[in-house]
Amino acid sequence: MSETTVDVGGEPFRISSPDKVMFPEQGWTKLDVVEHFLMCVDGALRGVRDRPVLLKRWNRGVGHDPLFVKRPKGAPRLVDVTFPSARPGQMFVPVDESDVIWMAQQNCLDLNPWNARARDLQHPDELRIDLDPTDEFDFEAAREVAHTVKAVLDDAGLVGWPKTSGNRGIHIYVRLVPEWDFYEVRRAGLALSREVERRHELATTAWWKEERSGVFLDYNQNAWDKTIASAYSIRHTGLVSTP
DNA sequence: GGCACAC
DNA sequence: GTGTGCCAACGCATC
DNA sequence: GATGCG
Ligand SMILES: [Mn+2]
Ligand SMILES: [Mn+2]
Repeated sequence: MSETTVDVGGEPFRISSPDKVMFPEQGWTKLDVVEHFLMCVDGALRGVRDRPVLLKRWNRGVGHDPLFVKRPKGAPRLVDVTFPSARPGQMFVPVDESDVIWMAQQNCLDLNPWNARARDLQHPDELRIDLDPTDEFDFEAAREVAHTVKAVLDDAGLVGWPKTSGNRGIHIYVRLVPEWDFYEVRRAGLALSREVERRHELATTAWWKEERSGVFLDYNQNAWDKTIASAYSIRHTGLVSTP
């Protein structure tokens, strides 16, 4: 079949190449991906709603490099944004269920939203703590460091909301009043990360892989025009980012 | 994948 | 209606 | 500007 239609909130939605194999190892197709997002569309939308998204299009499946698209001409919803480079552009900003399915139609597996919303694109409403185990470490190491993150957040009177990344790591999000700019939020992430580094043997903020061993606290993901895979994203492993 | 533009 | 060519990322660290 | 990293 070169084309089919799925029901999204009572409306038909066209899906091209539904039989295209996206995950050769598991045999999962594009239609399987669409059905995943239909199944958890409320949660997936919660993660991307009103946020500019970087489209990461796995057009040839997970065995090949994805195509990154920041300015998708012809998206159902486009919002004017300014990039750090000062180049203007229009990014896709999902607002409803069909917008999530549109990303699946574009061969997106992991959804990559900004940490700021359209109503105030200069002030993030999420501080994101990205825990990346180095090659010799696994999820269990990330889980241990996450406990230290919780201790530091508790001391600061902040609340962290954790999820698996879908790879080997963990993401912890802190809701913010959109009152600080990207630089300030990133510096807060750095300060928090340094404190975690002091308290936990495995935690590191070293940028160079050679100088890293344990769990990398990737605070730079809080920069302007940087993104992290949101909840219910499917990663190239086939695992799903799960709150 | 989608669009503009032949043909 | 079908075929073809073309387009679609970038921030931060470091040297 | 180029390379490493995400
Ligand atoms: Mn990560
Ligand atoms: Mn990372």
